[in-house]
Amino acid sequence: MIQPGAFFDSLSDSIRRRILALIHGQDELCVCELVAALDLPQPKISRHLAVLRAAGILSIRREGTWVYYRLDAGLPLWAYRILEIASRDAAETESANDQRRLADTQTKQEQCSA
Amino acid sequence: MIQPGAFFDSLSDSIRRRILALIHGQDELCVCELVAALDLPQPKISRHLAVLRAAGILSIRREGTWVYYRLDAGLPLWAYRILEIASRDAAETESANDQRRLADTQTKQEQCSA
DNA sequence: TCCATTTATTCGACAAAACGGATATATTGT
DNA sequence: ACAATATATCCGTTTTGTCGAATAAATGGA
Repeated sequence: MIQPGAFFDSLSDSIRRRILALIHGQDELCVCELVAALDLPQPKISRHLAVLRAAGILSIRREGTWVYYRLDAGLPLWAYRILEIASRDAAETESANDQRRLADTQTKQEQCSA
Repeated sequence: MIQPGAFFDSLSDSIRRRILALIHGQDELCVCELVAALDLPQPKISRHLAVLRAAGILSIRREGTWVYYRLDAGLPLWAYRILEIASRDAAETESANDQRRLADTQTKQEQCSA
């Protein structure tokens, strides 16, 4: 299924690590929530999501106009463990702000009302 | 000490993952043993070792002409765990051959007699 | 059908990384 | 001092990756 090479390549980008940390803590998130949380251009986010999906780390669920991303159900345990560790570490650094912005977006229901 | 960015960047290269898998299973290895095990040009190996050292993952011990590389003693637990998982996975794929060539080198004492 | 919203993809420019090959450094022994 | 071995670094090239900006595609509602 998932190749170690593609997996670690995916983790080499900080934006992708921030995305994974958010999704790991939230089960599933749509693109617009990620855009709001990371405060980055939407095409940029979509491109990184495509990388993560091609690597077999994320899978999608469509619901109308929205696309929800979650960790792929077939993710092997070793990969899941690494994501867990990486996310825990990330929580103490850059992506703490992401978490806060995500919470703001989800309560205030600005932008996309997912 | 070690930055998550530099850590994951290091893991994005397959040669570096092969190096780390070997060192993880052997405590310490000199450059010539790695060259024999991976069957790659020595400058190439040295360059990748320099990357891993700059990232704070590996440290060295000099003994005469030889330079022995090992996991840095100050490696945080989360990083060590990831290396452990990555090495275990690697053992089932490409680097199984590396392990075999390393064993050959160490018994037959060809090339460098480390 | 037309429009608004959400998401995905394409394009060319630019930067970072890896490469082969040659060479430099360092240490040891003669 | 010289030679031999082990390791590191430099140089120019090529590949790979990321980017902004524009645009395409898909969906739902008026």
